[in-house]
Order: sequence, then C-alpha cells, then structure tokens
Amino acid sequence: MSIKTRFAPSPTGYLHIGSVRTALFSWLQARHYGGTFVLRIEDTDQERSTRESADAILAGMSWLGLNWDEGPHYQTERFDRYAGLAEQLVAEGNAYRCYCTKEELDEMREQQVARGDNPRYDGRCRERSEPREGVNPVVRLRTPDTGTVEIDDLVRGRVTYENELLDDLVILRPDGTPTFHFGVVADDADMGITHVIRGDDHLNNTARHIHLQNALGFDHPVYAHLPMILGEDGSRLSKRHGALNVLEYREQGYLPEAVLNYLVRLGWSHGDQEVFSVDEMIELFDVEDANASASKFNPEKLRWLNQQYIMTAAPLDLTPGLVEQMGKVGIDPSRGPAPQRVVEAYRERAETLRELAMSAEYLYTDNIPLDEKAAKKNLRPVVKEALTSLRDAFTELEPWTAEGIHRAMQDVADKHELKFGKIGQPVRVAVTGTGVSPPIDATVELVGRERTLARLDAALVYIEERAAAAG
RNA sequence: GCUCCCUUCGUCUAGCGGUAAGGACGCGGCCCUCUCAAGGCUGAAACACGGGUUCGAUUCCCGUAGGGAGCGCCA
Repeated sequence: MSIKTRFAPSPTGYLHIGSVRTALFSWLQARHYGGTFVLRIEDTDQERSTRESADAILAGMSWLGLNWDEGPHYQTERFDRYAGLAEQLVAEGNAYRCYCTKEELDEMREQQVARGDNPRYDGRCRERSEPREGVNPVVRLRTPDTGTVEIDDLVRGRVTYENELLDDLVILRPDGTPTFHFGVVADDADMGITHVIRGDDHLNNTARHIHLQNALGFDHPVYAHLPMILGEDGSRLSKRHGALNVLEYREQGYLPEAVLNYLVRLGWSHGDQEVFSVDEMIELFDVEDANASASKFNPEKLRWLNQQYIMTAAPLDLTPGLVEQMGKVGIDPSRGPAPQRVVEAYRERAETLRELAMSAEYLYTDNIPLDEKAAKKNLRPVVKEALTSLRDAFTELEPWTAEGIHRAMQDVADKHELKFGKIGQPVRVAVTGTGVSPPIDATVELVGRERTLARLDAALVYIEERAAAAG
C-alpha cells in the first residue's frame, strides 16, 4: 500500500526552522516510499490565523523545494464535515453537549488544583442532556473511564496511557468550529493519511486522537513523534536562537539545500556522512531511523554546510542568488566583472551569498577605501620602484589574464630582487584596499586594467605622502 | 502537582554485550602558501549517577538526578 504523509501547520506565524524539520521528515518519508505528501493549513483558530502566515508558509516550503502533491487544504473549508461528524458522535452516544460555562470550568479547575488533583473536566454534563438557558453548548467526546491506550510510535516505541487520567475533550466549540484535536483526526482520516509525522509536543495528545478515531470508527494511522529542536541554551527554540522565518535564511544568503542538509542531520544520520544531496536524503531516509532525543540548533554548523554547498555548486547556479544579494548590499553588478567570475574567485571564502557579495564590493566601484593598517604595513617606500615598474608592465600587458599578470609580477619581483610576496601583498592592498583577497593574479584580473592602474597610482601617491610626512 | 518522553565529547551524532568509544562542527598545533580561505595531517574533548542482569556493560532492566512536553472552548 502506498503511504501518505502530511504537514499541517497552523497559520499563526511564519514557518520557522523547527517546523521545517518536521515538514522535511514528513516529505522525505513520502518521497522515499514513493507516496503522497499533503499540505494542510490548520486554520480553525480564526482569531489567530492569518492569510499572511499561510502565504509565508507556502512561500517557505516552495523556496526549500518541499513540494506537495495535494492541497493546500484549509480546515475552514471543511466546517460542515466536522459538524456532521460531531452530530454522528452525539447521536451514537459517543459525545455529548456540555453546557458548562467558562466561569464554572475555571472554578472547577481552581478547586482541583487547590486539592492537589489533576486539573481535568469531571464529566458533569455527561448525563445532563437538557439545554441551559443562554448557554451555547460545546460538544465533548465521551472518553472511556477505564483501560489503557497504547501507541506504537515509530520513533518512541510503545507508549501507554491510562484512560482514567484523560478527560472528555471538547471537539466542537459553541460556534460549531472544531478544535484542533477533532480537525486533525477527521482530516487525517478523510485525506487517507497513513503516517502522522509531527513534533513530540503532540505525543500526549495522541491518546486522545486514538479515542476519537475509535469513536468515529476510523483506522489508526502510524505515528512518528519527532523530538524538538532546542536553542543553544537548551531552552525551547525561539527567535533569539535562530528560529527565524526560513525565508530570513534566504535573505541572509543561505542556500535551501544547505538548510535542508543541516536539518536532516538533526535527529537522523547515516553512518558518518555529513553532506547529503536531496536525492541522497530521499534514498536513505526512513523516519524509523530518527532519534528520540531532542537536539540543539547550532548555527555554526549550518554556516559550514552552507559554505560546502557554495564551494561545490556550479557558479552559474549561484549567480541569481548572488545578484540578489548584491542588490541588497548596494552593488551594481553591471559595473564590474560577471558575477559568476566572482563566485569562482570567492567560493571557498564565503559562508553565505551575502558575504560573497560584500567581499566583492571593490570590484564594482571606482573608489575604494584603503584599510589604514594594511596600507601602513604594506605600502612603504621600499616597494615604490617595484610598483612603478609593475604599473608600466601592466600598461602594456596583453592579454589581460591571470597568467600574464602573474608573469609580469614575477618578472618585476625578480628584477628588484624581491620575493613574490613582497610585491604581492602591496599590490593586493593597492588594488582591493585590504590585505585579504583571492590569489593576487586572479584578483588583479578581475579588477581590470583600468582600475588596477588607477589604484596603483593612488598607492604610489599614498607612499609619497607618507614619505613626505615622515620627513 | 500529575502523566508521558528524553540523557555518548561544548554541539550534531556512530555504536546496537567484548571497541584504543568512531566521524562532523567549533577550538588548538603543524603542513601547503603572495594574504585570506580551501585542503591535508594532528591535538584536547564524551558514555549523567546508583543499583541490578551477565563471565563481561556505553549497549538490557530498575531507580535517582537533570532536561523537555502535555494536563485549554491554542495548535
């Protein structure tokens, strides 16, 4: 039988990294087994759900390439179905209307807590079927009083709950909308979901869901409860830990493959392998191999992986993202070398596309700032003559290639009896303004002849002025 | 408070009764080298604790401790 999994976020905020891991595992399970992946938006809480959140979630999924075969389904479109199901349960005696007021319930809870009991609904409306004036009833599931429920979870193993500890949960609100529990159970059944893969914050809820399925006469899906992702300090992942909107990672210059690769290794592994293409993940993943223990989010490793992907990607595949980043940092890509050449030069030197863009700024502007420390250290009178003759050599160099540039520099160095580095570093500072860049021949080539000559001139002026000032 | 879940280097993890407890990120050192990276080599770094079971426990069982989740007309 073909499997069917789903990702069912509620649109009450953006799609953050923890939800993405859940979505990824669910998606991978479907893809690995050639099954179907369903996207469902759980928007029964009409107070907190927004259209913007739903759209942001879809956009995030799309950016990551987590494509869905069905949906997005919206629960708000299925209210009639839930109402019908609830009516059926009431008719069959598996659910009942509860006329308790909020005040009443609050009071009950307070007393229970005061007594040291578990706060739970005591079932006082189970036998009272007559309506109460002015109260719109909720519908509650009649939960068995005795016995146990067992969950055979794919990652947790067998988990057992005592029924007497569970109370009668609300399945329909006074306005007829379903609660989360009811919506999930009805939808998973109606949509034919075979594997429910979700965060382990739902493990405790699963006992209730099984009771609901029993009452409704539904089959039980297979469950797999994934451990949470925690922040670096071990507390629940939040914004300050990097639980950003996934689209924020795009903003910062991360590649979707890197984000997925990082997340797949949180709670899952395949021997010693660290880098997985999406195809490899699909081939190797099985949620049964997922770990049961929570893991902490480690931005350093994400950065490392992102760099791995930048280093190995085809330069042309990276240029759209790079051009986008250039726009964000104020670079006009038409004023310098083709972006893919920047990728070639900087791919091992940047952990994000944002960094890549920023480090290439000197290639797209006429005026570069000189780093004072680097200039002081490298632009000194001893190299003045060498730089002058290099300037001359560059003026006539044909063709303008890294090889030719290297040869010219070597010749000048030899003529002035300098080691290559003694001239390389001053040229680097002159041409980039800083002491750091790719190999100097490639750098000079990218800067171009015109700007190189102008910058060498500027460096010579700098040396003159310093000498004059020193007296 | 009650219920459920979790526990190997700082972090992600391998391990599935007998290992010098392996890899990766990060950190230190060395090599390469025109700088910075990348790369190569290398170092420090872990089985939470206590009982069992067993000839033998990181591995199986039970406690304890610590962490997490749930106990809503939120999802």
